Amino acid sequence: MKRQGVRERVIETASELFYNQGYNQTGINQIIEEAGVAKASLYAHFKSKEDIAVAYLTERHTMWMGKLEACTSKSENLKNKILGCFNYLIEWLTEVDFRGCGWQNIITDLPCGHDKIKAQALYHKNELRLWVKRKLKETGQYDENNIEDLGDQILILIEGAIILSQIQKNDWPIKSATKACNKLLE
Amino acid sequence: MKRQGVRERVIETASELFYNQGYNQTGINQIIEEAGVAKASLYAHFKSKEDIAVAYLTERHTMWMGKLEACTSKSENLKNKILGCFNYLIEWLTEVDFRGCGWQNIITDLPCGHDKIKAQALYHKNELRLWVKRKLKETGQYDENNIEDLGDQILILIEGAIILSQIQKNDWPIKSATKACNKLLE
DNA sequence: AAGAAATCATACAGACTTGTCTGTTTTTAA
DNA sequence: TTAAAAACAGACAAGTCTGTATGATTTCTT
Repeated sequence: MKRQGVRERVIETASELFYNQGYNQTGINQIIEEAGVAKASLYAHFKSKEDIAVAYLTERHTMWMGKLEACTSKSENLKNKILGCFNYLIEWLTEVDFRGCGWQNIITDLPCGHDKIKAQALYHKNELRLWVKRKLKETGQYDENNIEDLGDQILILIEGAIILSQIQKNDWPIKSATKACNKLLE
Repeated sequence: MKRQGVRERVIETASELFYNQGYNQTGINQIIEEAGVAKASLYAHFKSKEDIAVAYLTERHTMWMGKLEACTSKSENLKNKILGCFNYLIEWLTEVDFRGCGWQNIITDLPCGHDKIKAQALYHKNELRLWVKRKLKETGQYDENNIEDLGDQILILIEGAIILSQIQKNDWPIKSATKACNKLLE
């Protein structure tokens, strides 16, 4: 079995480190050491640390959205699918010990510049926003205007639940958000 | 007129820098330069950079809660006082160019340790949580159980509005949160 | 099997970081 | 006015960081 390529090993290692100890707290030297890659090889594939972060966020986006879809598609009831995304939050965030959202975390204490990273965070949240609204539409229970408003409000509940559970190191904010969402959907 | 003391100058300068460019991005050397203070003097008053951050967050908490109280006390209607806290968010966050919440920002990409900083963030959010519930109680319109649930849900809307407006660099999430809060209060 | 491409280890540049220490100057208090 | 306390400037330690350069070694392709 062929060993993974440099690019794959770097992204995999960097993902783990960026998410678990933070972008600023993770140095290139730690990445190359744990990935078992020479520094020159790393810089042959990525032109900067920011580029590695962009690759990390891009890959994470695909995985994250995939898991969300998988987790919510279990429910038969359409309305429950939307509420199901809070179940996903509980599953996910409990497992990672309430380490919070990779996109939120990386942009809040970022040096100036790093615009590509900020763009990735914006992209991810916009995709999630569209996902929520698409699900709302599929229920067929809400009209156009309502979907726009409701979707935005649910997105805010999601974001608030993530950051607050991170600060509190507890899942009660996610459960509260679920209740709030339930009320908004009535 | 007597010049401000070392401690005051350091906190004032550090507050500005920590909030506007981030904790990790602000070095001790920049603080002493802009505060016009000798390094030895700084370390006579603060035993570490973390200690400066704790002082910054403590002072910020007092100011922030004071402004919130001032901004919401304008409304005669009790229910509007609660909604008024979203007006405060718009005023505040627009002015700082959607730089987000100082407490959220400092904890999301923090090196290991720094427990005093994390404790400050938790303290601040818990105080805000209590503030919301106190206001709900003052309206006399909700019973005990409802106040607990409602208060937590409103806190989540607040947190979500802050972080999302930071990512979007726009005030629509705050306006959406206001609408959601209005619905929850019905 | 031979040449090309990729990857390796490692040294280095140049800048940054927090915190300590020395010794001088200013301010305060008796 | 004089003695003590505080603040000053700045060098220094010991480490961090990103990114580049060099030359040896391995892997791939033809």
